[in-house]
Amino acid sequence: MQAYDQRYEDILDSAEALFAQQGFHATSMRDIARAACISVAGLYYYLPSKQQALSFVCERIFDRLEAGTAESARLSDPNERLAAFVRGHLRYLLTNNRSYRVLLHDLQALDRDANGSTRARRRRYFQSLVDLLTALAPHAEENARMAAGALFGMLNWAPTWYREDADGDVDAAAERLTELFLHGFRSGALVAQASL
Amino acid sequence: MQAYDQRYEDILDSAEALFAQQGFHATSMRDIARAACISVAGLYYYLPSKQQALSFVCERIFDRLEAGTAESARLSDPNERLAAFVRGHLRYLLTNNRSYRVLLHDLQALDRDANGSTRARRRRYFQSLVDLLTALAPHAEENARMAAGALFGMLNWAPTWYREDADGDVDAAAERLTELFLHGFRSGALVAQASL
DNA sequence: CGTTCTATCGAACGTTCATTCGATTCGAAT
DNA sequence: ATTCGAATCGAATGAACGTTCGATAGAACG
Repeated sequence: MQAYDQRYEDILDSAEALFAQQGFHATSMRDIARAACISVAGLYYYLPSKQQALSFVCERIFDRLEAGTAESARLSDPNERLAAFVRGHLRYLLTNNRSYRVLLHDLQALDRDANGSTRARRRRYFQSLVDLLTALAPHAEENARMAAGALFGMLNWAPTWYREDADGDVDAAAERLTELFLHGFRSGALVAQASL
Repeated sequence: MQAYDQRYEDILDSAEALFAQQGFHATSMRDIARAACISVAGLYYYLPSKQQALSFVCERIFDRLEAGTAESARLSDPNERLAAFVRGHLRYLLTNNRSYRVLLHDLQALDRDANGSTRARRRRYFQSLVDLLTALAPHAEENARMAAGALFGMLNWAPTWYREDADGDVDAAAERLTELFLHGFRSGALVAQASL
């Protein structure tokens, strides 16, 4: 059923945009219905509940995020892999409106059970960066987790300050942030401190 | 009126804890009343509205955050100033339960007018780090904003991965993150890329 | 003792919420 | 021509929401 799928995606688009703008709890099913040009009852033909809507929206966002960083895994040089990962991650955050906010702010609003799958996915995504950093600096095993946290922080915070006019296009910003991180990471700051 | 003030602070404590745990929109006035051991009507003797409660809570959090980083301004050496700022900021984020979440997630839920004052305060706080970094590397003027964004990201993200058993105490983590950032910043990664 | 003021409450108000029900339209299949 | 299922809707349901009202208890004060 092609029409059904199209409508379904449109509805998730509307929900995603509203969750991103106002947050999950501040968005009502009536808001979503209005944005998707459907009645409230009609909405329930496509979505079993508001919780499930959030769950579906989160999965979709993760799909796109992972698709954007998948290129990284195909590279062999660790430095290039990191650069590609940062680029893919940052591209998603700084385009696609502000839908990343759903993951960052509203994931905790998921029920504990529905949460499980998505939270595992988040952990896996985080771990992929930890592994990447471990490959980059094998001596830094124990510190890769902290470094990955620091790098994700740098990236996930970017939407709050990034302005294209002042900071250049997204890929340029990604390259600068990669360099900033790599100089600190390579210098072994984390390792040196850890051994004290 | 001493009893009044004490009760008032208790109520804001309860509201702050609930906002931090569940988010502003997921917290009801009934939740706050229950946590503060007062009736819902009694709550309105102390708070004019839920919006104002959020506003008061945000101001209080900013007060504490600024008090924790105020030491930094009294130092003269730029490196020590940065270290003190990072330490103060991180101390607040990683203790005080998770009340920082209110600023990070719920500030946008403030009305536009009430928002004004608090948002200005946020900008001032951000700018104080930009100034600090400019003093640290005078050649980097234009990049201080980006560097400040990157550093704030590293710090604000820390609560998501920090574990005392694996990462040492808060001051040690602050020192390691400062080093990580400084090595990247001093190496001029941002400046070099900017001139391309 | 009577009055006023502070702090508190139960009960209600009107609104909005997520969700459900029964009915209807309409193209496709029998 | 009749049946059927997919897609849609208006209207309702009960619960929860933020907020207000009128009353009350007791301390403070004249």
